[in-house]
Amino acid sequence: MPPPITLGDLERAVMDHLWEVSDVDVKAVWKVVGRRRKVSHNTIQSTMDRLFKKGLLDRDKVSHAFVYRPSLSRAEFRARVIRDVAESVSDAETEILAAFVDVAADAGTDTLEKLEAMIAERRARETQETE
Amino acid sequence: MPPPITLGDLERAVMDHLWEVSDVDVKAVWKVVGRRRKVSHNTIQSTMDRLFKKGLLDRDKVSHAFVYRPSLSRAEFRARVIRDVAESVSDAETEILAAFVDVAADAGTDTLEKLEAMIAERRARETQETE
DNA sequence: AGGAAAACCGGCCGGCTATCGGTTTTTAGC
DNA sequence: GCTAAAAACCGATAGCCGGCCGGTTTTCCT
Repeated sequence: MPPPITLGDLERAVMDHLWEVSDVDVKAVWKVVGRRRKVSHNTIQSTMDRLFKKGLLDRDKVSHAFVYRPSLSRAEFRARVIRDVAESVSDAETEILAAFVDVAADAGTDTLEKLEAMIAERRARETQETE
Repeated sequence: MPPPITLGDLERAVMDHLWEVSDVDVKAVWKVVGRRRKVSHNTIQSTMDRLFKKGLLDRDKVSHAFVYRPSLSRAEFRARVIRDVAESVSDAETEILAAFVDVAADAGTDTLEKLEAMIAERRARETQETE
């Protein structure tokens, strides 16, 4: 349903920074990302606002300024992006899983084994938690 | 490296149609997709040209007109799109695989089991073929 | 050769990101 | 309370796509 999330270059850089430091205001982000990329304080501000409107950043007003933090962890974000695009490309679960298997298999047999091992590990953990 | 493949609405509709019928020219696609969506012959033409330039369609000139066909099967396309976006979001194989596991796990334990089963099946087949 | 059919070219619109300058709002300090 | 600074907010422009199409050129068949 929702259009797949996409990020522009600057948006991506800002998210990367936020995942590093979290809980910062525009000025603090600008000092690092803005200066590195030579863009104005305002550019960072509107980028972060867009990110906020996309639901990727949360924020609270602390006196003057908003303090921002990612609404999703890096791992959650990755999963979300992949899930969105997977659903945009098929609404059949089996097909999506098949695509995952294809991608892993294309990367090599070892990769497929690795995926299998990661699933086994995850399932073991889940079983344990449920008991 | 290459930007993730993305398709607009019409592009998607055209690809879907091509995967159904394959080996058709613009006019034939227009008769189905164009009329359904009430767009001109030219719109279908430029859309298919864009798809060709994106490498998603192949074509051969048969007398007057180009005859188009998908360069990738649906399944290959799905895998490619997912791989592209996965790589855009992480360059670490482990993280990508972890994201796959997360997506499957979020969809339910049964889904994770299904994925596991599909991998087992694939590995069985591969082993067999290699022998 | 001439006409029809198709490809190709260029252009417009709307949506999105990047970029910023200017204006309004907010707040802290006097 | 009033004011100055800081930050948010409000357009506005530019560039890139995809969707959309009219007009021009190329191609091929008779």
